[in-house]
Parts: sequence; structure tokens; C-alpha cells
Amino acid sequence: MHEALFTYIHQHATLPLTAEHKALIEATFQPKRLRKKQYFLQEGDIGKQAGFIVKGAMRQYSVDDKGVEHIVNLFIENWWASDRESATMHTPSRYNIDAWEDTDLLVVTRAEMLELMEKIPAFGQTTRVMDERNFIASQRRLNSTISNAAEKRYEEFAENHPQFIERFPQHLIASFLGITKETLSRIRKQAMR
Amino acid sequence: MHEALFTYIHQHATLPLTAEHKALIEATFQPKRLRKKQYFLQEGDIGKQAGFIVKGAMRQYSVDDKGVEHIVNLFIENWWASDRESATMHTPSRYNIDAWEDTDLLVVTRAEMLELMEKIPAFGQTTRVMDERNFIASQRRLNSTISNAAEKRYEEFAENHPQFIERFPQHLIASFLGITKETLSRIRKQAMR
DNA sequence: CGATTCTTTGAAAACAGTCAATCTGTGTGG
DNA sequence: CCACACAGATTGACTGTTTTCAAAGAATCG
Repeated sequence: MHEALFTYIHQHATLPLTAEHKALIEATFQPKRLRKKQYFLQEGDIGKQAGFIVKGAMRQYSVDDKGVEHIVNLFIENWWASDRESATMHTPSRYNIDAWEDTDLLVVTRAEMLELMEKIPAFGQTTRVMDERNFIASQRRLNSTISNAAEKRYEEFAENHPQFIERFPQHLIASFLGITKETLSRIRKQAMR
Repeated sequence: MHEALFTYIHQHATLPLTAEHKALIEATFQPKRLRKKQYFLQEGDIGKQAGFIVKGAMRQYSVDDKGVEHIVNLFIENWWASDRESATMHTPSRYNIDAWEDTDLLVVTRAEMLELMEKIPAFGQTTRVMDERNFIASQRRLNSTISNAAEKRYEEFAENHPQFIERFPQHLIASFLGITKETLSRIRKQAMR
């Protein structure tokens, strides 16, 4: 189970993981299994935990005054599911995170995370790289959202993230892109011409 | 000039800055003055530098096929102007960064930045906090963009970032929000009722 | 003042959202 | 194995919002 995480760290850090490091990681990250639709975090809670996804798929979303869900993030294997805002600011989360498929996670609290970053240099490196990539991805998505019409946004997304297109139903992709499922359906029809 | 940066570090780190640290920072960060409209980074270049804004205001934007500018970020005092994507991936930038007002910067290369993060623990802390906040802000903005209609998005923005409203003209704010200047003008008229 | 930049307005067109109905595929329980 | 329920996708008609284009009105600066 923890092997996936070791691999992930190797891919993102130049520094090595010693046997003791691995033991510490195994002792700290708790395996957890979520069934489809089960919550990992609910709006209003404080998201003290982060989960590394070993197998499965999850979504993070807000719910507006009309009860409509807006997908903020989609996660699959080798992604971290967490609400960074809530965890770092200690504020109630404005988002829900739940399992879209049955999912195997490795869970840590934020405090444990900080501890591991201190004690395991390679882990510190990994979280830095991860933060950097998350930020870059977020900026790209933002740029696409403010710059492009719905159609082009979908094309870009489908191009850059085919795994998500295969894995999640259209209405979630639509919400992720900030459009309705009907609009996405029409865009796709057009695109086939 | 460098005082502003020391203050910034104090505010974001728990660890202290020694006299040697300060000397190192002064030796590394180069003061630079940009006149209004002058480029800090141009599309296609590799953005190896980051600039800490001591005084002034800047903008980061992409230009689409039709020649329309899309504001990706607005920066003022105590913000960092840089294209993280280009700097970390060593890829040509898709953005331009220029001075909106005459601006005083403290400039470092990415390599120097990494070196300082290593040598000065408080600086390492600061960049971590900064990355975290940037990511959180970016996620919030994304959520607002995909969840809200133009009107609500503007209200939220005006509420949370009054400094920007005062400092930048409406057409830049509109672009930042992903709408046209005409639409923003009409929204504001409505809002006054 | 004259030039430039910024903001507002109007009218038409393009775009996206809403609501309601239908269609499709999948899986579950009887 | 079939029938039914359920989740997802599509379609049509309509409404509402946003963009586009063009023009004119403020505001600011050298």
C-alpha cells in the first residue's frame, strides 16, 4: 500500500529515502478505504487531513445557494485530496470532498505532514514540488477560464487531461469547466461536425 | 530598499534573520526600477527572474489570437512578480509582465532563490508560506469564476480586494475577472440602483 | 489645450443557462 | 432472464446574460 507513495516521492525528490524514513512514513500514513459517495471532508468541517490516493477517484466541490454543485477539483491516483485553505488557515471548509469511485487512501493530519517535512528531507522536497505544480496548474486553469470561450476550454482540457475525460462523467467535467452539462453536450456535438 | 523585504520575511517566518542572512540577501537581491509600461517579462522569454515589489504596481497577462489582453494577475507592494511556470519548467512564458505604475523591485534569479532558501531557513519558510497562500488564493478565484455570475464575482472581488479597485482602472479589473469592460460598467451601474 | 486613456451607452448578435422531456445504457432484485 | 430503476446524455424551445461594435462622454496628464 505505501509503495505507491514511496514511488511518488522518488519521482519528485532528488534526495533518497532511507529505511528509517520509510518506516516513519509507514507508521504515520494511515490506510483508509472510502466507498463511492462517501465523504472525506464535508463543508463546514475543518479539513485537518490530507489523503494520498493510491487507487480510486475523488472530487472536491462547493454547493451554491441554489443547491448546485461546482466541481473545484478532480483527483485520481497519485494526487492529494485535501482542502489546503481549511487545513492551513484552520477555517471551516467551503468545500466537500467525496469518493467518486471506491478509493484507497493514505491519510495524514496536517501536523504529521509538517513533522515529516522536517524529519525527511526528500519528503520536504516532494511537498515543495507538489505545491509548485499545483499552483502552476491552477494558474493555467484560471488563464484558460478567463481567456477562452466554453468550446476552446473544453478542447484544451480534453487535450491536456484525457485521463479525466475517460474517468469522470460529462456532467462533472462540465461543472469543472464552469459550464452546464447541456452546454457541454452541445459543444461536443458541434465538435464532431 | 531591502528593509521592505526583511519586514516581509519577518511577517511570514517564525525563524529569525541574522545579520549575515541580511547581508546575503542584500548582496543577492538587485534593486531595479521599471518605468510605467516597461516589461519585466515578455511572452516567449524564459522568466528566470522573480521580483519583489517594494513600491509600485504591475500586471501579468496573456494575449489571445485576436490581440485581446487577459489579465492573469495584478501585483502591488509586497507581492512577487514572476511566472512560476516558466521559471520552474524552463519553458517560454505564455505571459507578459509589465509595470502599471513606476515600480521599484528587488530582483533575483530562480537559482539564487533556491540558494537562499537553502542557506537561510527563515527565507525557506517565507517562500513556503507564500506558495501556500498563492495556491489558496488561486483556488478561491477559480471557485468564484466557475461558480458565480459576473455580478457576484465583481462584488466578491471588490469586497476582498479594495486596494486593487482603487489602484487599477476598471478595464483591467474587468479583464482580471474574465469579463469585458462594458459588462463591468453595466454591472456597476446596476449595483448602484 | 490637445492627446491619450478610461468609462459609459445603445442596439444587435452570439452565447450560455433553464426547464422539461426523451433516450440510452447499466446494473439489481425478483 | 426480464423488468425496472437509476444515472447519465441528449434535444428542443425559451429566457437571460454577455459580447461586439461603434460612438460619445469624462478624466487625466504633459
